[in-house]
Amino acid sequence: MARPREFDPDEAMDKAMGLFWDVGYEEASLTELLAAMEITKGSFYKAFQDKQSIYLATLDRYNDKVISGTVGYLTDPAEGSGRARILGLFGKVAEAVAQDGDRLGCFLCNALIDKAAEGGEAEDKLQAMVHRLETAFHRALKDDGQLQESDARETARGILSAYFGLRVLERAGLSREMAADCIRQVEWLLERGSR
Amino acid sequence: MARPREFDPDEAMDKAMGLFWDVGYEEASLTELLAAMEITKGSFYKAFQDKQSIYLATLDRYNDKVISGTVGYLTDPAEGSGRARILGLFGKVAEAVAQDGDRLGCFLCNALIDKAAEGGEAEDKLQAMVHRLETAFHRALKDDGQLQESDARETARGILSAYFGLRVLERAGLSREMAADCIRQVEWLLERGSR
DNA sequence: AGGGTTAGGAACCGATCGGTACAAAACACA
DNA sequence: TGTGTTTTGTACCGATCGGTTCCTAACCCT
Repeated sequence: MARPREFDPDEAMDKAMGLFWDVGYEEASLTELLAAMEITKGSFYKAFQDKQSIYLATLDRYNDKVISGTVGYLTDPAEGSGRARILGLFGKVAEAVAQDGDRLGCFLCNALIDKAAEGGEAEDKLQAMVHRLETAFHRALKDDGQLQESDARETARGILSAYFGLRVLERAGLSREMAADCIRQVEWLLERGSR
Repeated sequence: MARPREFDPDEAMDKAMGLFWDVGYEEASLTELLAAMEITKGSFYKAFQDKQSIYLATLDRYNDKVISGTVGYLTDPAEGSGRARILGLFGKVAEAVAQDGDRLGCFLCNALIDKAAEGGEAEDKLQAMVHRLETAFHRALKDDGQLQESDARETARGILSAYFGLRVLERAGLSREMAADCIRQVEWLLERGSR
């Protein structure tokens, strides 16, 4: 019994996420945000609280969609061995770089650097996502059953840092050769259990 | 035959660099910048052109001071073997994290993520710094003489991405255990030549 | 001591920031 | 076809953005 929305809030959130992902929190002005979301101010402030809130919401959304997807892939036995899954993940990143010249990087990684995170709710959300990724790598390694608990933990963390490192270099526009070299080093780390 | 400056431009630049390093380009408002530099607007615009210019200048300064220092350390035979120097560098990072709870990260790494870089002069400067680091790692590895040219190149790149990854995690406030684990993985990469 | 020259500081600028108020428009229901 | 309810667009808000102007203060040199 009222006028219906003319836009899909989920779609709008995705577009907002895309902008924050690309340029960060501060650099995304409200005007740009509205342009990206293809709605006007009235609709924005009726549907969402404010800029800060929708930023936090996009972090949650990234966690729910992207991170969950990655974690799911890393921990899915149907995708092959733990090592194969980890390399598969890195391969996907390299592919995006090579084919589309993708330079977005990883929203989580970008947001960690973005000062907007510090101290508030955002920081907790980011920490949680980092932890989810770490344990996903850990589980993938454990699934292969060749590493001690402590070695698996260590390796998972090394892989995690290599992952973020690659994502940083992606932002810098690394060549596909460089991506391939980085990944070959990850392979080397993964060979640890099978020596 | 005129009134002398009351501040040291180099010191002021260092303070500006510190702020950009901490919060990035966009997040650092001119007001904050002036407060950090401890000068007023008049002096600022007399001594430097504008905000963009001083940002670029701080990138140069970081290159001249910090990156050069790091490259110097990595390539100095007096600091031990190539491997020892690389581990020494990572050790310094871990130490800063453990002792001071340092969460600044690496200015280069932060700036790579910062969208302020894209497309302009800044991007070239950043690419150049990344390349300097990569070749410094490469030279350190070659100094030990146990790796083929191509293996040294690959390993250098893997180390570089691990380095940036650690710096990202540093921004996230990683524990000293996690830092230690990451570094142990770097050790593992370095053992490649000596197997 | 006085004149020339530059630094310092504050007032001011238009533009843009994130956010609010409110009236017109569009629908559901009667 | 009204009527009530919600969305939408726009005008507007004070605050702050980066940057300029210009007057005064401070110094060097004669």
